[in-house]
Formats: sequence, C-alpha cells, structure tokens
Amino acid sequence: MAPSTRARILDAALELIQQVGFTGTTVTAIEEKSGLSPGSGSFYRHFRSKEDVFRAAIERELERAQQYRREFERGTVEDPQAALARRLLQQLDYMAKIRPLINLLAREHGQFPDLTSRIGGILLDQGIVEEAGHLTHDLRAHVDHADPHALLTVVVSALTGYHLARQFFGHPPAEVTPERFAATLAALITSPTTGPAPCIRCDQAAASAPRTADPHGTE
Amino acid sequence: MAPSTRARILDAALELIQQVGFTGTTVTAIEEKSGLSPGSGSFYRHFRSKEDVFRAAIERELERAQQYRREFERGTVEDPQAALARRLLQQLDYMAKIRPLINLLAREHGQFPDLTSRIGGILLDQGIVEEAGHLTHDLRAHVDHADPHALLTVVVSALTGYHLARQFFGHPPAEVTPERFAATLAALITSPTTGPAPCIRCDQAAASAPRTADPHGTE
DNA sequence: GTCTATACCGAGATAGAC
DNA sequence: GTCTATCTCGGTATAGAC
Repeated sequence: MAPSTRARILDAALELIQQVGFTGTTVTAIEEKSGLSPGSGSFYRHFRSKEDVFRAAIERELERAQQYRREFERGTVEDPQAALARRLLQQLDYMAKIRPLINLLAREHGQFPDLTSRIGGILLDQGIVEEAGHLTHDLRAHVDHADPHALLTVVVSALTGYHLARQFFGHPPAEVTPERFAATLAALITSPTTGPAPCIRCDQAAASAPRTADPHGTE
Repeated sequence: MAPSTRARILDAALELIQQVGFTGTTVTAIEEKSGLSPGSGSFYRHFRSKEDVFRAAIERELERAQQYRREFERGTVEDPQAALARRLLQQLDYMAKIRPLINLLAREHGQFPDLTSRIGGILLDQGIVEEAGHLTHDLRAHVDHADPHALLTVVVSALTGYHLARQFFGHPPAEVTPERFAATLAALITSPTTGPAPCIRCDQAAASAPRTADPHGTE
C-alpha cells in the first residue's frame, strides 16, 4: 500500500531536518518533498506546526529504535574474542539504524532539552548501556576487570566515537574498517588487565553519589 | 585592552552559532550580543555577510586549536600506565578547549563541506591522530599490538565518544569521571593482547588501498 | 563606525473555494 | 484533503545622516 500523506510528510521532515536542521527546514520544502504543492498550507491539514511534525518524527524514530532492539540477536558466547567482536559489530549496525536520532541529537541538542533527555534515556539507558550489560554478563567468565562500569563506558564511548567520526567525515577514522575496529576493541577487552586497580575510589563512591558537583566544569 | 568590535562580533557569532546553529542565528542577535544596536546594519561594517563571519570565526578557532597543540606537554614515559592515563586526560582537555570546533562540526557538517574537511584535517590528522602517534611512539617499548593503527583508532574513538556524550547530555556517560575513564582506557591499552592477531588482512592492505569502494555503505 | 530608517524577500500560518 | 491567495512577521542587507 502507498504511504499516507502524513507518513510522507514525516519522512520528508526527518530527512530535511537532518540535512539542514530544524530552523533551516521550511514548511514549503517539506511540502515539496512530500508531493504537496509548495507554498500551499496543505501541510497544516496534517500537523499543527513545524515543531509538531519535528516531535512526531522523533517519536516515530524512537519507536523504531526500540523495535530494532527487540530484534537483537542474543546468545551465549563460546569463543569470547570472536563472539565479542561480532556483538560489537552488531552495536555499530544498531547505531547505523538509529542514525536519524543520533543526527538529531548532535544537531539539535540544547534546542529541545526535553527531547534530548528522552533520546538520551532511550539510546543510552535502554539501548547501548543495556546491551553493554549483556556483554559483561556473557563475558563474566572470561573477562575480569577492576572497574566493569568504567570498562563499559570505554566500550560505549569507542563505538559512539567511531560511528560519529564516520558520520561527520563520510569515512571511518584512519580508514579503519568496522571489522578491524571491532576486532581490535574485542582483543583489548578480552586481554587480562595488568597492574593495579585502574581507579582508586571507583565503583561504590561513584555509584552512590554520582551527580554532585562537577569537578571538571562540563555543565 | 578592550576587545575590538570585530572581535566581539566574532565571539558573539561563535557562541550563537553553537547554541542555535547557523540558520538559527540572526544578524540582529549578533549585533545585540556584540553591544551594537540590534536591527542596525552596523554588523555589515565589519563583515560582508552572515556566512562571512561564520567562516572567520572558524578560522580563528582553527588558529587557536593549533596554538593549543604547540603548548602540549611532552616527555618520556616512565610508568606506562599512569603516564598514559595522564596523556589521555590531556587529550580530553584539548577536546574541551576546541569544543567550539567540535560543536560546529557536529552541527553544521554537511552544510559547508569545505569547512568540514578543513576541520577534520586539522583536528584528526594534525591533532588527535598525531598525538596518538606520540602515544605509540612513547609506549612502543611497553605496548605491543598486532594492529597499532587500529589500536589508535580505538583510542581516538573512545576519547571522541566520551567527549561528545558529555557534550550532548551535559554529564559523562554512566557518570564515569574523566579520571576513571582515562585510567580504565590506559589499563586496557597497557595490558598484553591475547589470542590471535585481531585482524587478518590489516595493516599493509588497508594502508595501501584505503579509500576504494565502501563495503559498509557509509557515504 | 554607529545610528535610524527602510527596501525586499521569504517563512509560518490562515481563509476559503473546490 | 488539496489548492490559490493572502496576512503578518522577522530576517538580510542597504542608504544615508551624524
């Protein structure tokens, strides 16, 4: 069946907002891309305002993101290093699928704080971090680390940074392919940690009183 | 000495563009923030157009970024793990200093492709990757890895992802402090790599013919 | 080099015919 | 539910006095 006008408007709006941002997107351009007559207010028979369609498009993407998660392949890990690399590649695939959300986050965060925290909650909490939890659970027998929480953060950060660098520049950093990236990261994780515990006051202290103060002046 | 009007305009424009983007920034708002009368065209005595001031602000930030690099602390590494963690924290500081450039990249990439590649070249090639080269050089005696090129990419990606996540959400992912993050990443790097070489065809093949095709459909 | 005033256009949104 | 036509506002940019 052909997509409804409403759906076509959502598609057009999402694409335009990723390309030129919220303020850069005009209702006229959305109409034109949706097959409506540009300049006519036909758009307004389907959405009350530009912000309205913006929020609706994000909600639809959030729904899709959660659907993608449900389809995630899970299973036990036999060979830790190879299986881990495969999981990491799966994470990169997931980020590619939710690319619109990540783009919107990179572009319009700070414009719509409520949406930022919503996206952040679903992507990080229900998304990446949850999956990272699966990773540690599966690998607990193989990987022992002094600060698993921080280890997950490093893994998630590496995946995020790699994805975004590809996104920004159009090619992977240093031309390292995803397979090579995942294999390297997997090898790092599965190698035994040497030396003393990497952090002194880590887990309990940080977990109990996380957000007080801001010693590094980020906010 | 008091900053010149031109400098105040550059400051105002840079800040506004980071907050609301290029299209979201109005010349009137720039004038108001610079202490000029809003709505008057006084702005145009200093810059020919909005795009003009945008490009000038980026050029100024690129100059600053290269200045920051020259002030970088260098030295030999005795205790690999602790010294490495310190270097990684230094990298995070650097990213904080060039935050405006990273923000603009995240926000306006795709709008001005020439600036994107310029920023990318200076940040990645002359910047992060160069420093990562120092890292491996310093640590060559301590760290042995099957694919050092990919290892650097993982490190750079992790730093980038951590920085951006803090930037987007206003707090570090999983509330892991920079010190804890750097210590964990340093411990990962300095631990010996186990198992087989993490990638089969890596170094030579990828280095000789890097950009042909695009097996993962990024571009 | 900054101001007032203004020309010009494009964008968001509405009215009403079909 | 889409169109033509239009209102209004705000943004870019210029002209000319001081």
